[in-house]
Amino acid sequence: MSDNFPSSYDPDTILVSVAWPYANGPFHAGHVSGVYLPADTFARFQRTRGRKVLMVSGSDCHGTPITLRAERENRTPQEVVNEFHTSFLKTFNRLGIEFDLFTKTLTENHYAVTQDMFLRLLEHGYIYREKMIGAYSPSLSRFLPDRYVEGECYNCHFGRARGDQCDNCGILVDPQKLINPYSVVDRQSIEFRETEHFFLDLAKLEPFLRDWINSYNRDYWRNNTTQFTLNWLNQGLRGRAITRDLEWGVPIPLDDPSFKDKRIYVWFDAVIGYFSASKEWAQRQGKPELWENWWHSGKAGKLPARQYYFLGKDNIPFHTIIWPAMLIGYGELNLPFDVPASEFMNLEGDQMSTSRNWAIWLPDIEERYQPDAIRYYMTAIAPETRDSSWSWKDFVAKINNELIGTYGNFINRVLNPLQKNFGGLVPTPGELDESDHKLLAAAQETFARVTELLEGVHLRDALKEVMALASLGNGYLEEKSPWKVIKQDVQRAGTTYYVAAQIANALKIMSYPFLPFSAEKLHAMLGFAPGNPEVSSYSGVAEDGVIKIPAFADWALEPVPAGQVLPPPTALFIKLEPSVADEELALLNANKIEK
RNA sequence: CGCGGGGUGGAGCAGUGGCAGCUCGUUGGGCUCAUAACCCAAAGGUCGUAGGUUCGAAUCCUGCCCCCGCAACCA
Repeated sequence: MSDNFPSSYDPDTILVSVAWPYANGPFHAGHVSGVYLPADTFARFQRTRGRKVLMVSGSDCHGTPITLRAERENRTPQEVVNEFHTSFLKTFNRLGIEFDLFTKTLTENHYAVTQDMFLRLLEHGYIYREKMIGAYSPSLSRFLPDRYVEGECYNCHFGRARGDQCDNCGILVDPQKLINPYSVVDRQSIEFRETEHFFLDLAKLEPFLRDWINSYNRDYWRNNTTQFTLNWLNQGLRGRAITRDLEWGVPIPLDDPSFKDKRIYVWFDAVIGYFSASKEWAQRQGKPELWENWWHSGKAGKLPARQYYFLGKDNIPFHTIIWPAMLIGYGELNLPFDVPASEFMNLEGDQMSTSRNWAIWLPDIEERYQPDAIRYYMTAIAPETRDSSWSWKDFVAKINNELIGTYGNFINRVLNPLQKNFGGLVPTPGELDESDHKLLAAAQETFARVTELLEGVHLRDALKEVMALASLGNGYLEEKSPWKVIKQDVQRAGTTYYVAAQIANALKIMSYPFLPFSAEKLHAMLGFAPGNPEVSSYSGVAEDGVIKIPAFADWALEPVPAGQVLPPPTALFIKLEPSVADEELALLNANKIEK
């Protein structure tokens, strides 16, 4: 089987970059299902394959929403950031989402790397200065983003038109034309003042971007990612402001008094996070130059690493246009290999909404349900190619019918009889018949397909394949009926269970990226030793920074040998009461805020 | 006429020119090793809508309607 990627990339070195969550609220199901979980699943698969994987992300700590929330709650921005950073780590820890480093944009290292990027782009002529008009609040003594400005619409005279769009007549608002504009923060009037900013010269970088995009076939990109990117390019690129009038953010590294009260704009420093986090990870490893393995563009005869960026669809242009442009402008850096962007997840058919409190919040569910149950459902309905919808009824059905009924049940149907009737030993098989061979061949074929699907980041489809094999296993047991056969022919029944045990082991290996907790448990129940934990990875999850990734198996269908001693099995998953769906739905509706 | 994605049985989805498929749910039957799980079978869709191209359209073309995202200070 061939791996599906251009041969100009190093197949063994992989950077898993995960979009930086804005630290102004906890995760909801859409964040995890669309971004963090797929990244972890993909990284686990690649690590098990023996690839050199570096998976990094961190809390995005800057931006106006954070400062405003802090002011509203009479706290410092750092306190707000710390609260949600801790919340993120807890969710990752609970769901088994394992980064090599999950840091913050508030580190000294990140500031230094961001400023270096700024200076280098300036030096290379890709950053320019320009004057613009901004909304200024005299009462707050600061400039405000358009979304914090409201006023009377000059088109329909609706009283509360927002600074970007009028909700009444729908026109795109020019905030300067609003009648009696005021700040939504304190309802005081605002005025418009001139201010000077730095801009990233995307127009100048556009030809290089085009060369990069056209340099090889991108059929393996998701359709939406490609469409977005080409569309942006075809419309032509314009400069984009990378500084703003704020005190909360990375300072501008210039000795210029007029930029003393300005900071790097949040989007610019956020995308740099992938780069700065890689450097921080390397420093923590005690090998500060190690980041180059994932970021060099192919110097010294080495191929560049494959860089994957996991994010939501709203974020695509930042990662296929702006970030590559910055990397090109900086020079000698590796560019994204793939940008598997997810669509959005709805809830019970309606769009999730923070302001209406219509969302599945991870802190609410991560303790109530098994992590693998949450992981299973989130992958099964992952918004990979289109928007999807979380439904509690569907959640209960998928856990009970698919995860338990099909997968967990197959494992029990194999391990319980082995314990009861074969003394807890894997039986020595007799001669295999046609259906035995057929099932073993099916496992091989499934393994090949799952490998290819995972390599292409088609996680939902890969999981489906795994479940289909469990279903085949159930059909096989039905056909063989070893519980009947054993009364006449113990050897023949033993052969059936031997074959079924091989399937159970195949399911264990293939389910590991998706269901790491139960895979690890199944590994032990099939009589294997735990294996050496991998301790080379760093994560902010534990205080000392070290996380242990179970390295129980290679990505290969290894046999369960005859005679292997099996410990008494226990259930992998907890079945859910059907009433759970109604209770959760009632809870959601009770906490919903009507607008 | 700003740009892009989507509209397929009750639910979630696959299917880009050749008898409309999958998973779940529903109904009937079977099995009883297994967390009342599992196996087999059936019912259920005029593929958003109106028109066009074609021997043949879910698939290609045109118009319209609806949902979602983006629209360069809102990731």
